[in-house]
Amino acid sequence: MYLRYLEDLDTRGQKTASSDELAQLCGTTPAQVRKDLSFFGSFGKRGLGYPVHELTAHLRQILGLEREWKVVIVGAGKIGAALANYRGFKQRGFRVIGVYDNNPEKIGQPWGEAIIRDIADLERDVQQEEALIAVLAIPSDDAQQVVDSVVRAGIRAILNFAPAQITVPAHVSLKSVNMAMELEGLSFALTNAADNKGAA
Amino acid sequence: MYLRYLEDLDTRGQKTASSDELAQLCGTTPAQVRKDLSFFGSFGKRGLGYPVHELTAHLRQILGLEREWKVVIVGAGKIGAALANYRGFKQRGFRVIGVYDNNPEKIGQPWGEAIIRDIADLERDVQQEEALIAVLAIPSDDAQQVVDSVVRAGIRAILNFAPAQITVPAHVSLKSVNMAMELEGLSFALTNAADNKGAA
DNA sequence: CTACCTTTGTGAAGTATTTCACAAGCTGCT
DNA sequence: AGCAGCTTGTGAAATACTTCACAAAGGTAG
Repeated sequence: MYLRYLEDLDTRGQKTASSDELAQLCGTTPAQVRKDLSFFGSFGKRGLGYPVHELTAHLRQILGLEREWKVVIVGAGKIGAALANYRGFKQRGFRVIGVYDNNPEKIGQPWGEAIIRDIADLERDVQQEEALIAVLAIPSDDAQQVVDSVVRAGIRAILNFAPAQITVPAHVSLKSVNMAMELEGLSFALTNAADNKGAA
Repeated sequence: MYLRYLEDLDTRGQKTASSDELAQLCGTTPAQVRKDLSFFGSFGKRGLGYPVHELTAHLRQILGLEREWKVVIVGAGKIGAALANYRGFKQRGFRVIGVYDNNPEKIGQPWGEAIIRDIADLERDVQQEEALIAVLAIPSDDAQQVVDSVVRAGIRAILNFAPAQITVPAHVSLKSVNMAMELEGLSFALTNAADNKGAA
């Protein structure tokens, strides 16, 4: 989150940013900002604040964004399409090396810059290309099966959009985004609107 | 999360579930499950566990899923399409009353069950229909402007897919999903893979 | 009815996170 | 150089969250 705002400030030419300023942008407190950043090192200058450009570079390095990550997208439905088209990925060093589906009608179709490939080739391609990240945008029923397959092939991180709970070995990182659950969270907030409002 | 698994168990006909069982399903600890649930009341029976069907109903009520929520989707791009087509919403009481876009070529086109409407009508429709939830699937540049508009019209919760930070008044709940940020989190996990693995 | 097994609900203890508060450090001005 | 005004980095305090551990129930078998 800090990185996002720092990049903004950087493109706007701002040279330094205080913890106070970052806190306001990110909706947190100055003390939190300082603690967070100090965990990784001592980047700021007392009296001045944090050097925007340098800190941006530092955070990129910390997040591992200096290198390129090969990504496979599994599922050529609407979500898969949204992801494959999303320019933000390329900008940040996530290169989509393939989009896969099991629908014979879709396989071979050009799609954005890529061609939809047969999911049967997924495991082989991941292994050959040494892709480390997989994005799952497929129906729940197939999710675990695909996970097992790509994990076998050497995938080390999975971003899952299927509304299913999947399990991975300990050496694989998993992040799930469940849209229904997000909406239910809002429903809860609205229903119990007496207390806490406007989260981030 | 508990609700999701309890529904599973319920459809499978399981009558009761222990905190131990729920913990294993959800990837947490029995003590955590008990503490979480006891926050809302005392639902279990000692020696037996939790009555699956009843607890499901309780959680639905707690989350505010007994009623129907009217939802507007703003942005008829790929993400908007994915969301508008997603059956999970209807099943859970989120009724999409309209899909809006500002592209003249899209306006009027039928789309799934709805017709894409002019974003110029958004504010009026929200007010008239008393929709309380808005889902934003639009480019970042327009995000804050649309937010202000729907908030004026009476929206009380926003699910934001635009990779932009937006601000809302205190009485509006906001949840943002940023795909690039999710991937960056995985990049961090992979880069610092020495320590923590396989999150949920 | 009693003995025994199971599992909840919950104070207490243990961790983790957030906030406070202030010395130390940088800049610029006189 | 010395002072004044900011802002960081960080121990200490405060707060929040998680885990432990056990009494209190509910169930079952004999």
